[in-house]
Amino acid sequence: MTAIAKDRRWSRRKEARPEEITAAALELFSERGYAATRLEDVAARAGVSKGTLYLYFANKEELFKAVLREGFISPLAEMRETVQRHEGPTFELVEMLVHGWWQHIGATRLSAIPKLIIAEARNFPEVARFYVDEVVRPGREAIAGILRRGIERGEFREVDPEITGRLLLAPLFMVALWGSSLSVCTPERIDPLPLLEAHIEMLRHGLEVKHA
Amino acid sequence: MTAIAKDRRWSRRKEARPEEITAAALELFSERGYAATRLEDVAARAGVSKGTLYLYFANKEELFKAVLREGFISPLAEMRETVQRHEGPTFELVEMLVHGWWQHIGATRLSAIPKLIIAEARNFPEVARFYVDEVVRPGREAIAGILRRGIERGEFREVDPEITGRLLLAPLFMVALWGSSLSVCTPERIDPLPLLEAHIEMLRHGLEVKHA
Amino acid sequence: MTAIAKDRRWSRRKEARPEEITAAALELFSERGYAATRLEDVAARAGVSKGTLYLYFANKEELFKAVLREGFISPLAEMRETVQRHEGPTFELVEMLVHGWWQHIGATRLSAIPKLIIAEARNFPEVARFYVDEVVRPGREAIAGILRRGIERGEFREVDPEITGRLLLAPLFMVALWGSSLSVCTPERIDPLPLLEAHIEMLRHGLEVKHA
Amino acid sequence: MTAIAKDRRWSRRKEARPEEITAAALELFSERGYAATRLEDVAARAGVSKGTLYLYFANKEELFKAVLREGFISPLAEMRETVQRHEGPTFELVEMLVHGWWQHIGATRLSAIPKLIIAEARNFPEVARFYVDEVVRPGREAIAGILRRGIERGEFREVDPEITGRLLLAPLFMVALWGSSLSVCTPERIDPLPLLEAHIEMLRHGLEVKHA
DNA sequence: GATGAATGAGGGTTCATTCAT
DNA sequence: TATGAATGAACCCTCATTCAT
Repeated sequence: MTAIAKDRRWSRRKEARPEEITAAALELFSERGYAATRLEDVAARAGVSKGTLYLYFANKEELFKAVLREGFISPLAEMRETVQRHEGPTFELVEMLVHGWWQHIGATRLSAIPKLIIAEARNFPEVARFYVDEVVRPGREAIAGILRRGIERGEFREVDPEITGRLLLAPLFMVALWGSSLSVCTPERIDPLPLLEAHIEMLRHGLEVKHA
Repeated sequence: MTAIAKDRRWSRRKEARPEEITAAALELFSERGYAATRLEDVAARAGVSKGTLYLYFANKEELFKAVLREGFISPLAEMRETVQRHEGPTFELVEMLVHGWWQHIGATRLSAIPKLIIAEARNFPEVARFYVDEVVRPGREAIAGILRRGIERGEFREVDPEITGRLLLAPLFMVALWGSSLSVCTPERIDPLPLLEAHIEMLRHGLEVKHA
Repeated sequence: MTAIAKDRRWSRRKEARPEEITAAALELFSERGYAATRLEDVAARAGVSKGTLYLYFANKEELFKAVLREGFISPLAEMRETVQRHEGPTFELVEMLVHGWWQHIGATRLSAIPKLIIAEARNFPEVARFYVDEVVRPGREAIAGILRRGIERGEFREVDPEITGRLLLAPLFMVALWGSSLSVCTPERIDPLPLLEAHIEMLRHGLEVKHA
Repeated sequence: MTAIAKDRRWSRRKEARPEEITAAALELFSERGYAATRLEDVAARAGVSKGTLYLYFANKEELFKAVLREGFISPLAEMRETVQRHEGPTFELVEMLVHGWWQHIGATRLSAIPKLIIAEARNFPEVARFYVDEVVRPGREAIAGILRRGIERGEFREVDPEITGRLLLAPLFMVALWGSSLSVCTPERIDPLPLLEAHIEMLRHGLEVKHA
C-alpha cells in the first residue's frame, strides 16, 4: 500500500464522512425522533467515534438540520421543467407526478423525512418554516399549476386547484408516514403501489368533466 | 357541612385530577413529543406540583399511555350503529363519516393523537400496536363496510373497499397532522372545512358508477 | 357500645399510639436502616396514617431517637443491685449476666438496637454518644466490677477487667447482630443458647486461677 | 512520545479509576451507609465527576456490590495453606490467625466491610448471601478445622469446634465494628492490640486440657 | 385528633459536549 | 484528523413534611 494510495483512500473516506453520518442520523432520528436519538448511537451506526461528529457538525441541532436539508433536495425543479415541456393530456402529468413521487421519494429513504418534520415541527419552527417555504408550498404550487392547466384546457372539471392539490398529496404523505411509523408495529404489510394506482383512478374520475 | 358533603368535595377534586393532568399532558406531548416534554411543565400546565403527577401515574410512560388510552375513546361503536340503521343512499354515510370525524375528532383536541402516535410508534410499539388494533383497523373495517354496501347496492363503482377506505381517510389524517404540526409554523391559515367538502366531492365523483 | 366505653377505648388506644408507632419503627429501622425506611411504611405497619406520625413525633429523626431511647431502658440498675446483693461465688454473677442478657435483651426485640446503633452511629453521633455514655460504658463498668470482685476475692486470675469485660460482651453482641442481619440470608439457623453456654464455659476456664 | 507510551498512560489512568472510585465509595458507604451516601460525594472524594462513576459502574447498586466484592478478596486461601503446612503446636495457628486477621483486615480499610454488610444485609440479601457463602462460612470452617486439629492431637480440650470458632471470631468482629462506628463518637481510644492479646490468652486457658 | 392529598427539595441517572492525547 | 474519557447540566422520580378537611 503506497502512501498515495493511503492518502486517496483517506481523503475519499473523509469526503464521504458527512454523508455517512447524516445517513445514519436520518435512520435514527426517523426511528426514534430527535430527542430520543443519542449521538453515541448515531456515531456507532456511522462507524465513527462520538467526537468525530463534532468535526463535521457543530452540535446535535445542526446535525438534525443537515439531515433535513439533505432530504429537501427534491426533484422539484426537474418536475417543473417536465410540466412545461409536456404537450399531451394533463392527466398524464398527474400520473407522472404520483409515480415520480413514489420513485424519487416514497420508495427511498427520503420518505422518512415527512414523519420527522411533522414530529419535530413545533420544536424546530424555523426548520419547519423552511420546509414549508422550500418544499411544501412550491410543491403545492406546482401541483396547483398542473390542475389549473387541466381546467383551462377543459380536461378537468372546475375544482379549486389549491385544495385539490392537497387532496392529491394526502395519500402520498399517508404512505410515507405509514411506512415510517405504524407499519413496524403491525403484521399486515400494505403494498403502496396498488394504493397509488387506486388513488390515480379516483383522481381520474374525480377530475373528469361531466358531459351533460 | 356534613361528612358526605366533605367526601364529595374531596373526591370530586380527586376524581377530576387525572383528567386535568392527561389534558395538560396531551397538549405538551403533542406539541413537543414524548422525550422533549418535561413532567415539570405538564404539572405546571395542569396546575399541580411535580410530585402530584406520581399520585396518579406511576411514571412518565404510564402517563403517556394514559393520554393515548383516553384519546382512544373513539365514537367507533356509535358509528357502526349509524351505519347499520341507515336506510338511505350509501353516499350519505360517507358524508356523515367525514363530517362526524370533523366534529368528534378533527375539531377537538383528539386531533393531536395521530401525530403523537406517528411520532412515537417506534418508541412505544405496544402502544402503537394497541392503537392499530383498537382504532385504526376497526375504523378501516367500518369504512370498508360502507364502501362494500355501496358497491353491493350498485351505488358505487367496483373499487377495492380496503384500499379506497384508506384513500378516504388520508385527507382526514392530513388535516389532523397539519393542524398539529406545520400549521403553527406558517402564517397561512387553512380552513379545513372547504377541504373536507372538496374531498367529499372528489369521492362522490370517484365512486360514481359510469353509465355506458 | 356506650359513649363511655367508646371513650375508654379511644383513650386507651390513644395512649398506646406512640408505642405502637415506635414498635413498628424499630422493626423497619432495624430491617432497612434509617435512610431506607419510609415513614409511609412505618405508618402502615403501625396501622395509622402518615400524618398521624407527626402528632407524636416532630420528624423522622425524632422518631428514630425515640425508638433508640426506648431501647436504652436497660436493666442496668437492677443488675448493679444484684451484683451488690450477691454473696456467693463471683462466677455465678458472670453466668447470671449472660443468661440475663439473653432473657432481657438477646431474646427480645431489643436485640435489634445494637445493629441500628452500629449502622447509624456516624449519621447520629449524638445518639451514639448518648448510647455509649448511658449504656455501653455503664455496662462495661458493671462487668469490670464483677471481674474485679472475682480477682480481689482470688476467684479469677489477674486479668485486665476492662479488656476482659469487652471480651465477655463480644459474643453477646455477635449473637444480636447475627440475628438482626445475616441470619435472614442464610438457611442455617444458629441456636444462640449452646453458643452462650460454650461462652460461659470458655470464660470459666479463661478466668480460672491456675494452681501451681 | 510514542503511541505505545500514549496508550499506556491512558490505560494506566483508566485502569486505576475503578479502584480509586471503590476506595472512595468504601469510605463513604461505611461511614454513612448505602442509602445515605450521595454519589456526588463519592465522585468528589474520588476526584472525578458524577458522570464518571457511570463509565465504570452501571449504577449505585453495582458500585456498592463492587465495593463489597473487592472486600471479599480476602486472604482466606492463603490462611488455609498455612494451616495445612503447619507442623508445630496447634495453638500457634490460633495466634497466627488472630494476628493475621489484624494485619490483613483489622488494621486495613477492609475492617469497614463487616459493618457495611451487617447494616445492609436485609437490603441486599444476594450480596449478604454471597458474603456468607464466600467469606463467613469458609472462614468458620477453616477455624473449626484448626480447633479440630488441636482436639484430635490432644492439645485442646473437647469443645464444639463450630461454636468455639464463633467465639474465637466474636472479638475480632467487635474490634472491626467498634472501629467503624461507635469509636468515632467517643473520646476514649481503644488500642485493639492488647485486647487481641488478652483474647489469645483467654483462648489459651479456655482450650487447655485439664490434667486430672 | 386523624387523615391523606399535595408539595418540592434532593439525589440517581442520562447524554450532549469538550478536550487531552 | 480522530478518539473516547471526562464533564456537568438537566430531568425523572422519591419521600419527608405540611395542611385543608
